[in-house]
Amino acid sequence: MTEEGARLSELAKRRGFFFRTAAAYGGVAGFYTYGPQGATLKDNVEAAWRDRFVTREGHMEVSSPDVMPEAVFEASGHLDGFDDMLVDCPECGASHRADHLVEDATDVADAESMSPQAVGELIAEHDIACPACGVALAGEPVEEFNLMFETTIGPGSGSAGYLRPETAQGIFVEFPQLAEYARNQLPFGVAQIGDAYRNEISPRKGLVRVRAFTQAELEHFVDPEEDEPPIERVADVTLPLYSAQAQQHGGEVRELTVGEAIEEGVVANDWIAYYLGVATPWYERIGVDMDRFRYRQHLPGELAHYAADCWDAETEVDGDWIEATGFATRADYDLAKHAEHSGEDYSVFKQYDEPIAVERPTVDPDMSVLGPEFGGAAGEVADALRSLAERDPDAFDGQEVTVEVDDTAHTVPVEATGFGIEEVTESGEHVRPHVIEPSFGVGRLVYTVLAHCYETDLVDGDERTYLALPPEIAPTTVGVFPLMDKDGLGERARDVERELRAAGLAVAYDDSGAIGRRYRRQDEVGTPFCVTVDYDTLDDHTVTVRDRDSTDQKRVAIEGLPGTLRSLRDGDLAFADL
RNA sequence: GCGCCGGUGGUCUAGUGGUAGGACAUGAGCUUCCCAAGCUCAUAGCCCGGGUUCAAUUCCCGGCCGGCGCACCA
Repeated sequence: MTEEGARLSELAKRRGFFFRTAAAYGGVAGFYTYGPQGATLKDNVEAAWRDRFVTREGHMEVSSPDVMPEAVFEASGHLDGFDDMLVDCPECGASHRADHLVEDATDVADAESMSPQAVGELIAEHDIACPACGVALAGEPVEEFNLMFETTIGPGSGSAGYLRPETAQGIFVEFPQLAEYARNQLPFGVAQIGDAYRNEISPRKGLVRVRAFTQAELEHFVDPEEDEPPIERVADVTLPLYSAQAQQHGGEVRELTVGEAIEEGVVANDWIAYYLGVATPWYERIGVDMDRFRYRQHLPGELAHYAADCWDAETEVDGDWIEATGFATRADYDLAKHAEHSGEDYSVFKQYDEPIAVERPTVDPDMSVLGPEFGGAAGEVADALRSLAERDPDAFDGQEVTVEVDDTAHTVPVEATGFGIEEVTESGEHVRPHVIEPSFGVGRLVYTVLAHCYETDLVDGDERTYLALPPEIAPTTVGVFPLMDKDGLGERARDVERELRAAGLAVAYDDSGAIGRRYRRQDEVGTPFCVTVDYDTLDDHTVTVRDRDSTDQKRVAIEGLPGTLRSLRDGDLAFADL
C-alpha cells in the first residue's frame, strides 16, 4: 500500500473510522467494521444521498431483506451468471477462467452455460494448456465459484437462499407492488440504501473491495417511449468525461456541460446525462476533491449483457481510480426476467388519450367438432389455434389449418375454428418500463472523502493534520471545552454542551490536557467548530468559536449559539461572516 | 486461488534461542493556559496452531491476516 492508503488506514483505526472485523480472532478478509466516527460519517453520507436522490427528486425509498430465496436469483441471472469456473495450473499455480479457455480454443461460444464436468472434458479433448506456462491442464478439476453467499432458509435442509449481491433485486422483484403504490404512473423512482454481499475471490485495499458493503441504489422506472428527464435543471453542470473512445485512442478527460455532452452525443442517454448532472455537485457537497474525479464510460467489452451504456464515477485515491458509482441503463432486462420466471405482471398499463379501434384476429373453435375429433387434446388444439391466429392470421386463409400439439400435427377445417377479424376498442397498452440505475458504493465514497479531506498545514510552526470534512457530513459538529477545568469553567462548559446537544448538534466534550491538544484531536476527526468557555465567559456570557480550517476564532454570545452552529453546519452561514 | 514479502503495546517501531526497549497516544497528579509545552507515576505488546529444543517472540511447517504481482471484479 502506498503512502496515502497507509496513513489513511492508520488514522482510520486510531481514530475509530473503520478497522478490520473480528481482529481478536485473526480478522477475516474483506470485512470491515465502522467505528464510532466512521459509522456516523457513513450515516451522514447516506443522509446527504437520501436528501439529494430521494427527497429532492421526489422518489420513494424501500428497505428489503438481505436474504432472498433462490428463485429471485434464478430470475435475475445471478445464480448462473455470477458463477465463475476456475481451473488451476498444476505447474505454475495460475488460476484461469475455465470457460474462457474453452471458448478461446474451441468453437464453443457459450461455455459458461455448460457443466464444469463438460468444460473439463473439453479441456482434455482439446489439449488446452496453461496460458501462463504451457503445461497441459487435462485432468485438472474445474471448480465452480459463485460469488454469492449461500444460506438455508428454515430448519433442516430448508430451502436455498442467498445474500443479495446487489440491493437492486430487492426493488425489481417488488415492482408489481411498487407500481401499484405509484398508481401505475410512470416515471417513478425507487431507492434503497442497504448492504450487499459478494464472496470476492480476493478482497483488497481496505474499504475498496470488501465482501459486505453498503449500496445506495436508485432504480428509476421510465416509459422508454415518452419520458424525458428535466435536463434544463442540470444543463450547465460541467462533467469531466472520459469516453470509451478517448480511452481507446489515447484521448483525455474532456470537460463538457451536460448540455454539450448530449448535443455532441458523448453521453448518448439523456437520463444518464441528467443523473451525472445531479450527482456532480453532490460529490462536491460531501467532500470529494473534484480534481481527483472523473466519469469513465464502460468499454464495449466491459458492459453488462443487459446494459446499453454505462458510466462510472471514479475517484482517485493512492494513484488508483476507484469505481464509486455506476450509472447504468438496464433497459427492461430485470423486469422482463422477473415477469418470465414468476408469471406475474411486471408492466404498467398506460391509458391512451383516446381509445383506439383495432382489428384483431379471433378464433372461437367449435368444440363439438374438435372434441370428437381430438379427444383429450381438443383443449390444447384450441389454445394452439388462438395463439396461431395472433401470430399469423394468414394461416387461416385456406380451407384447413394445421397446428402442432406435443409434436403431433392436427389439421382442422377453418370453418370449425370460428376464425374472424374482430374490431375491438383498446383504451391503452401494457408498457414495461426501462430502468436507469445510479448505484453508489457508500463505503468507497466514505473512503474517498477521508482521503480527499486529509490535510496538513503549519500552525505556529507546528505541523497539524486535519480532515477538512464538510460540516454537513462531519461526525461531530462541535467540540466544547473549558479553557481550564477549574474556577467553574467546567460547569459552564457542561451547560453549553447540554444546550447544544438539546438543539440536536453532535457534540464532543473534552477537558483533558492543554487546549491546543484538544483542538488537534478534533481536527483529526474533522470536527469543523470548537467552542471554548474561558474567564470572559463568566463575565459577559460569550464563548470563542474556532474554525477548523483557518484556526481563526470569534467571540459569540452563548445566547443564540445553538442556532448559529446549526446554520454553520447546514451551510446557511459561513464562519467568515460570523 | 497462486507467487513474493511481511505480522512486536491503541499507533509507529528497536531487538532477541533464556518471553522485550523506545517514541507517540491514553489515564492519574503537578504545572501552564487559546493551538500537540514540561515533570512524576500508571495502563498496555511478541497473530494463531503444530514441530525442533531443557527453553521459541526468535528456527521449521501449516493456518489466519495484510501488502505487492497474477487471475478475478455479471
